[in-house]
Amino acid sequence: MTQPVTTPRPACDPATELDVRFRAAIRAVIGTEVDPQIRPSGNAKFGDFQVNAAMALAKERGTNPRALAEEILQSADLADIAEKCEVAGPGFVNVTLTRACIERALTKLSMSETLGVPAPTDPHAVVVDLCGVNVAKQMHVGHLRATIIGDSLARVFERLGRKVWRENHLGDWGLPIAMTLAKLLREKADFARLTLDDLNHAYRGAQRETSTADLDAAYEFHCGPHRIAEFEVQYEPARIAMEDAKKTLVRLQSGDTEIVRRWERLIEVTMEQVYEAARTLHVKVGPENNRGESFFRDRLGGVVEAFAKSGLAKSDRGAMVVPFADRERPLLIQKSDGGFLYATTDLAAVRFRTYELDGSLVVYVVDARQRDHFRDVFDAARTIGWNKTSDGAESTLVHLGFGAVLGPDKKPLKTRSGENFTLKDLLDEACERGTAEVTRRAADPNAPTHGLPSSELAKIGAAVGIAAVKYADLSGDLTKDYVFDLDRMIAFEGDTGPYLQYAHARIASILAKSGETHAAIVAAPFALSEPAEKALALHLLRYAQMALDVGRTLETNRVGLYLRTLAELFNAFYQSCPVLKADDATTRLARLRLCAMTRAVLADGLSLYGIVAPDRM
RNA sequence: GCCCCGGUAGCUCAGUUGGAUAGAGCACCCGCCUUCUAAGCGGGUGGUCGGCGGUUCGAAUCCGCCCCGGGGCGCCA
Repeated sequence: MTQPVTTPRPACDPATELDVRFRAAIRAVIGTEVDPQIRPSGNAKFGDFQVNAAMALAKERGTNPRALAEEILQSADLADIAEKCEVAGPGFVNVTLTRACIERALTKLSMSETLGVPAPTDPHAVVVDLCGVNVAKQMHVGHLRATIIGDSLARVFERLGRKVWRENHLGDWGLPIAMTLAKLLREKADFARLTLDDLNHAYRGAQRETSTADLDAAYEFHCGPHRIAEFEVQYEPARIAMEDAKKTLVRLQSGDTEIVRRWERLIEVTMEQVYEAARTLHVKVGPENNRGESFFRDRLGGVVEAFAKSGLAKSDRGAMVVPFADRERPLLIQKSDGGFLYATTDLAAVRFRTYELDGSLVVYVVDARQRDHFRDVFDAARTIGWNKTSDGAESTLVHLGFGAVLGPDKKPLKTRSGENFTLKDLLDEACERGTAEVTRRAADPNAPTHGLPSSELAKIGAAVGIAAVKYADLSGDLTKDYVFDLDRMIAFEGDTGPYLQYAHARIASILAKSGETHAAIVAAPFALSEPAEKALALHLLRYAQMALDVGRTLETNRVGLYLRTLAELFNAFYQSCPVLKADDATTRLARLRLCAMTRAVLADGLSLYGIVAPDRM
């Protein structure tokens, strides 16, 4: 867990400067270097920033916190940046920055290509395991989370300047796929014209046909021989189907070209829905991200061998297991029949991701129910030393276990008809409702969208609908179960994706109507005369820190929280500060520049969620 | 039985990692469009932060014990 790198700090953020100065002041007073705990003030009446370190330090040293705060403040050199500093309450130091200081920082921010995000100190890659579909299965709403959370994190790390690998660990290998394949072959299916529904149907059919649940139960409960014989006759077709499936699996594993070709076709058909969903969702997942279970098939024997050789695995009841000192149940890496398990594949994947992809951070975006499994896999990987990059740097393995998606009744989501809600159903509905709403509003002759062709309205509608879905999902606590309510998700008022898009569209509209060139706007000096302008500016300056925080904590909801606050502050500014009809030309240009800066940050923040920001809506 | 994750306004959720008077949205009530998009803004009603105890200047946040809900526990993935 120890990251040797010092956390970079955003140069544009005044908090960085305050941190430097108060760190020095504290060192001057107590002789040691500690975190001064600079925080944005919770309440504007206390100033812009607060320094919280004095109280904790006073406790340690058994001195008076207010007196210590006073001492720190006296030795802090703030003349050029603060207009007011004072000790308040039990020992807070409140700092109000000068207008010039904030304007300088803002100017710096507007010239930064990365919106103030510092270059990464860790040269290694970040690997994000996302999506996780299974061949022959429909994408359901759970895949929405695994896909958009993973994509959003990938985008955040790209913004932080890291090399990112999006890994789609498809379930494309093993008996279930062989069963489906065998059934399709028995039914002489036309592989050239297969649809996902055909695959899904075959998959379910194969599951039913090979099910021997009653027979298994009869053995388990030691039913009489007569009863068992009865079941055996009844289940003869299931036995035959299973035998067929196993033969198909052997042919697949041994590389039978005919079978492999058909298997590839199954994957192709399955993945087309993934790519389509990815396009709709503005998620960067394509064929280049496919690295499924089959990719690791030749490495599984090596995994077991490595663990056996190092003495970390032992034989137990005919199977190979990795025992742990602190828990009863071991990790099973090879079945008694010699077959491998998903833990084996996951271990091979860990090794690949740290050593070959050079990931110093590997994030698994997989639902929370697999928490125990990943704990075991990661611990096993650590004990054998596979949590290392190619140059020996330590790699952090994280399972980001997200909560289940529930219906309004708090049970797994269903449609009205009781069928499982597929991802496609959800996205279609979102785009449809978004388009209906945009079209309805465009009917108003005063609407900026009035008169646009319906294709354009549909484009905006889809952006709005998808924004609603993504924002609702990403802006909450990822680890919690979450109640899916389309009516609330596609709402256009309040704390929603469209609320953010709306703020962006308002800014775009102002900039377009100003008649000024981008060059003229960027050349104008900032002038923060109103409180609403200052509040907006201070929040813009925090963007980089927010991005760094998301990289550190993997909490995508911080992006949403930041953007909602930004939009609120912009709306407050919009309400109280006329831009195009400002009192004078200088103020007009200064406000236009503030608008341009806000727009850039808002659009960049939305891009961290993969949300499109239309200029009109 | 063991382990993990939750419990905050009527509903859905935030809460910047221990900070100042616990905040939004929906719903409900009042106000703001001859002025840059009212998908907006301002105000109001609404709280035993599951319960009890502890740690300290300070707890929704940390520690302990309970209550309630969800999930996971060897040859499926």
